[in-house]
Amino acid sequence: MAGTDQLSAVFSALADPTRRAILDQLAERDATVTELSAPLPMSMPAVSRHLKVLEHAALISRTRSGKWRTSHLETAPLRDAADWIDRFRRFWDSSLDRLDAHLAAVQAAVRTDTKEH
Amino acid sequence: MAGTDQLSAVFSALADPTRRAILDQLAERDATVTELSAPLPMSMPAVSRHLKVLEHAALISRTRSGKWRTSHLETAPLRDAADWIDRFRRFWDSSLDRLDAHLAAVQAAVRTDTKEH
DNA sequence: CATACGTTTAACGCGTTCGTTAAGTGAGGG
DNA sequence: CCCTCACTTAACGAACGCGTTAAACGTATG
Repeated sequence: MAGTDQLSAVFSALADPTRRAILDQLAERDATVTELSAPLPMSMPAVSRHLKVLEHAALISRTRSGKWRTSHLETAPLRDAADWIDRFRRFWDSSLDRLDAHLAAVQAAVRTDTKEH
Repeated sequence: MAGTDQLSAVFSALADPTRRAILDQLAERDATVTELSAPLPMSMPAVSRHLKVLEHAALISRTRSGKWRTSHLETAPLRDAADWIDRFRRFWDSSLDRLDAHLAAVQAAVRTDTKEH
């Protein structure tokens, strides 16, 4: 577990449909474990472990408020994953000529935007 | 193994650094198993199995030419993965106002481009 | 303070993954 | 023909992933 890089952890986390469903749900609003468990066809401990995996991949953060633990979507790892895949975009982006430079500029802009904190 | 959906297979395949390295190499040119094995710190059977995983995820296709088997990058699954992640793009695209419409247009353009086949 | 609630941790089982080495296949070359 | 080259398959072992149920934990609430 020690030698696993961040990107691998992210893709590995995304490989499970249950975890993708959880991220979809968190995209709408923050939620407690019970709320996240409700639509899922498995026990709460199972969901709890999925959340642990997502947290380890930094795809979510969690805060305890009283007796509830609310999960919050963190998008930085998703951006990393998208960035990795984007290196192949030229293969299916046939209109590359007019878009490539622009996408690069976009990425750069976003990068500088998100990094000021 | 039977119930695994396509997107899960793709993310699962991408979760391994070795397989990502193979895809990187294939992005430059098609290659034989020996060529792909050369830079990798493992035996050829191990690489062969990684290729099998990538083929199963439809990330590569393979053809046998005489005694060589050349692997070729297939980008459709990468596009699917990128599309899935893109649903979260609005969360980190902070400069959304000036870029969102543009990216949407870009995506639409790409979509129509790639779909004419 | 005892009890319930929300959640996590522990223990277990099972199937899969990832590496190894050794043996098998199949197309060319001497 | 036989041997070699390129690659795959088989067999094995250690580690991991994903689910279960049962027990523990921590924070309200009666």
